[in-house]
Amino acid sequence: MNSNFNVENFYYNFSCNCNKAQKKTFSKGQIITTYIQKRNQLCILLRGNADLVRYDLNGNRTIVEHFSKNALFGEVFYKVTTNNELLVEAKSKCTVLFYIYDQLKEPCTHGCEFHNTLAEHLPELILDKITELNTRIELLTQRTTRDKLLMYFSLISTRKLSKTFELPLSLTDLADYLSVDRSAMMRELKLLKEDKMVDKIGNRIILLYE
Amino acid sequence: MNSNFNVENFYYNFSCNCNKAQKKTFSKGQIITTYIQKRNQLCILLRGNADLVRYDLNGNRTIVEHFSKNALFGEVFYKVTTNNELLVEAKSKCTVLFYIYDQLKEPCTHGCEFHNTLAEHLPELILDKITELNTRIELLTQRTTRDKLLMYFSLISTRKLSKTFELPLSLTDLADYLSVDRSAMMRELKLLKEDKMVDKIGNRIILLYE
DNA sequence: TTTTTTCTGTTGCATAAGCTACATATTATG
DNA sequence: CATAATATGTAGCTTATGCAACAGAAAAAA
Repeated sequence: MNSNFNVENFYYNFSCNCNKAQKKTFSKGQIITTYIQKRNQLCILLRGNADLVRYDLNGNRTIVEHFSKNALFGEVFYKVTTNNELLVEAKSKCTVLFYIYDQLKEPCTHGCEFHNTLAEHLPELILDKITELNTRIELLTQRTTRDKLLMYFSLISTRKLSKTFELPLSLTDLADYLSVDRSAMMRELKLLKEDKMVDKIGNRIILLYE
Repeated sequence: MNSNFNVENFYYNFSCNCNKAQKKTFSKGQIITTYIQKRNQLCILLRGNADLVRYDLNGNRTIVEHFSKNALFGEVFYKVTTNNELLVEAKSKCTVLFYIYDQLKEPCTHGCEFHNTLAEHLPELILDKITELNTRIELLTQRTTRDKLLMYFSLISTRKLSKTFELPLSLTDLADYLSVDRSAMMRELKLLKEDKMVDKIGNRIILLYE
């Protein structure tokens, strides 16, 4: 996170008297929201993991983004310009806070701290989002599956400050996230092991280079 | 553009008394800025065309973004997380306005209209940027060169409200933008012509389907 | 203008990556 | 617990795409 403000610190203090926020819980597999209607929805993932998934006309599934605790998402961040179906799917039990952007960005007339703090720090949070998107673009412009894997591992490694880490996604989902065929990705993963670039024990990745 | 506010309307009225903005002119081929230093630079392209280009360690060139008149760019939108070199190159004669984000976001104490209007509409403009980035991600997650080309054409067509349009990029640059090999893209373009999906006369594209 | 540089268009070849299929392991669920 | 469902791991075959090389067209520079 680049922003000074961290949503996490406010989660436990959450109190909103203004009825402009809605809190809901979802169980695994449920659809949290769709990016079809034009309602400028802004959501905060208070608990759990979720994916923004796109299904295109050929039946391909792409994980556009992967959200974990405190992630911001919603259709306000993604004015849809194509015909594809965009869904946010709960990967585990999720608690989600829903706002309407236009209501959120104005200071709260009921003076709820959470709402006001969020409104104040919105530009920073949105800039953080941009950084994530740019990183994702950098990942997707890698030309080979090998380069995509190595860059993805490198990003997670940097974030976790360790050359050893658990994958936050299943391998099936990782393939959809990197936009490559799963079996081809598995093959490349095996080659990376043979070349002593990475090791892999179950869902645990160990970077061996440098 | 999704935002109500349009930078263009303010270009001709531009007056900034506060010395917080700097206006510079660049000739074709010059480097407008680099995304290395951490200075939260925000730039507005008042005139001309420019590309945000990345050179990776294998020598591959990627056009990360293509900017035309009124585009917003700068390192504030792209906190660099990798080691790659990022440059903004002028593709034609360019006039650029430079701000420092932290100075821009505060209302101007000298009361210059341009600055204040920009500060006020910054969140919208940043959200527009996010939409662009998401569209780019959608483009890059297309699995085949053919699908990338068709989606790119479809986007330009929608923007221009016409099935016939000039490519805003050279074919060489388009390949770098779609992150594919140029000759492979040319081959696919020929196949699209043979399949009567698109026609192409010089730099002019004509969509034939639907 | 002429000369140089860059862009376009095309081909043959090599290989990375997609697709299908299946067996085993792991994880949900009644 | 048993059974179903999903995820992992692997292989063979096919195809799309990358790479190298070159010729002609177009654009830029001298």
